[in-house]
Amino acid sequence: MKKNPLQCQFVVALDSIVGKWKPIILYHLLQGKTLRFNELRRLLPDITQRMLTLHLRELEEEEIVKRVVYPQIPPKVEYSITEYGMSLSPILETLHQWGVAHVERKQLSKEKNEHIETD
Amino acid sequence: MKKNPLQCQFVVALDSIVGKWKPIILYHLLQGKTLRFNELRRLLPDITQRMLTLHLRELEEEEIVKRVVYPQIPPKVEYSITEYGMSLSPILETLHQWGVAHVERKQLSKEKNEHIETD
DNA sequence: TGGTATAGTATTAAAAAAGATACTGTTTCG
DNA sequence: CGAAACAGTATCTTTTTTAATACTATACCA
Repeated sequence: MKKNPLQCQFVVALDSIVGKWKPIILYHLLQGKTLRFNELRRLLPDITQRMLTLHLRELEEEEIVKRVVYPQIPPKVEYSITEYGMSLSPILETLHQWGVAHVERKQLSKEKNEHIETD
Repeated sequence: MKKNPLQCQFVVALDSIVGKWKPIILYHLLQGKTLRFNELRRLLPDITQRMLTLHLRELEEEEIVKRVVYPQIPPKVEYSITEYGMSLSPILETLHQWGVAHVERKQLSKEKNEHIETD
């Protein structure tokens, strides 16, 4: 990728939290609890195992998520947010709030239109 | 898309500002100036006309960007941030800051490694 | 008269991301 | 003994996104 120095900062930030599933994965881990692989799967019922693995590995790579493997059978692997990963908390929070407001806004303008149409 | 109600808020927010080029487009428009199509192109030297058009149309659709066409030849079309679009400013700002810090962090740990290796 | 600027569209190709499905080995539970 | 739980891999297909390229019409300028 050729990099526009300006774009770069955004891209770096977004690369870390984008991907269809990363925001919700992070949402859950940012609650502070340690979660096992299948616990996360249950929280994200529509994700495939493959996608969950891929996204978790990327988050681990960036030191946003910590992965701890217990050498036992059946296997046990725990995922948790790192201290560094916590620094994403304000972004996710702001994003979440904006999303809520945006949905409300759309809802409102939809209702307004329906009202006019049926007037 | 099946929607997890939780994921939904994030997705809505991210849909509005993600896409390879949207953050920088918004960065420029958030400076407050009105920009013509080709002015934006010059600010984003690597974007194709098609991508610029597509992303601007999406931003227009969400009422984040305003598009004004002057019926004259050669054509003149002006783009500017809407007041609603301004509500994205804190997100972009937080994101930008995080990106800067993330790059610095990576740089630091890289330097540390190099130091150890050559010790 | 030919070149440049304007703001795009159309078409095709390539690359990236996501999804579907089947499979692994071991243990514990019924 | 058979089935389920664990945490994944491997392979293939589909979908989505981005890129490359050529093309449009008109006006202005030299």
